[in-house]
Amino acid sequence: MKDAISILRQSGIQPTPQRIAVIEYVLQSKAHPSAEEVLNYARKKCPTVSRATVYNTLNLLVEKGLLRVQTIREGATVFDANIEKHHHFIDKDTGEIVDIPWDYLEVKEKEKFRDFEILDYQVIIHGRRKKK
Amino acid sequence: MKDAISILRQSGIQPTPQRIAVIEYVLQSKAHPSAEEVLNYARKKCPTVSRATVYNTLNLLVEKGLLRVQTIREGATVFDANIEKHHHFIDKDTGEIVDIPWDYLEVKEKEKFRDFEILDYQVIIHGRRKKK
DNA sequence: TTAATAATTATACTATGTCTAATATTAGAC
DNA sequence: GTCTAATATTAGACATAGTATAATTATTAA
Repeated sequence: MKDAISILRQSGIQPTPQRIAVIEYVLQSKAHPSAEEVLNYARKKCPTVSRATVYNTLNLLVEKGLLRVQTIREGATVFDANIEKHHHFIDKDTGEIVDIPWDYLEVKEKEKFRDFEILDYQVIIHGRRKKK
Repeated sequence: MKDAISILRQSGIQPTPQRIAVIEYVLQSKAHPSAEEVLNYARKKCPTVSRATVYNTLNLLVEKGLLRVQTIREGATVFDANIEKHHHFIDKDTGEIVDIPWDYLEVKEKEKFRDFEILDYQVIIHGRRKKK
């Protein structure tokens, strides 16, 4: 991964220790963390960081297009560092959220959506990991 | 719609004025209401009903299979009286959630999901209503 | 150095949702 | 009908997610 500081600079965000702690965790995570989880992690690198700053930073990263919000988990919205189009699999047992590559599925429109303009879509799959 | 009392009885739920007020609203609603919205409505019919009872009743109805939970809205989970398989369209401007009939879309699996057992899936579409 | 701007912080606040212990209601036995 | 046990309802406490605010601190640029 490119270093946090240049990523922030490139997006016009002033780098600070707090923001670096947040971004270092969240941009390399495949775990779809909640704000609370990001806060916990960020405090390891930057023990004084406040909850407000974590929320501010996450919202800023979403605004700048570096993160996407996914409202697919119960209890809290999660943040997705995968900006590419993709689908999601949610493990019924653990709640784990896994990215599904875009070309694993094909969605075909069999009936015209007359009244709706489609901007974006994804398939949400609920299931469980197979026992091996 | 069948009357609330017999629906409750059929599912082995003891009918009470509070539960009837909840179910009368929620089972005929196409609006995907949140618990708070159900509470507001139920209080019109049954002004003394408590928040706890509304939550208890909604959770009971989900448990009995009369409602489904959808975690697709920001801020609050919503309840869906449509038990049939279907997809969802979410209006970017208003947040409105609209049911999409199952056969409007076809999802084709182009790549095998080796490690995952699929129990359930749906397509979530974000977009907006077309201006007429 | 200083003034202006931007970032961080603690804290208050709102909203969603669960839990608990007390009270009220009901169904069924007598 | 009355009693009792089981069930339902209630208010309020509590937990968690998230936003808003106002004060403090750090940075920038003159």
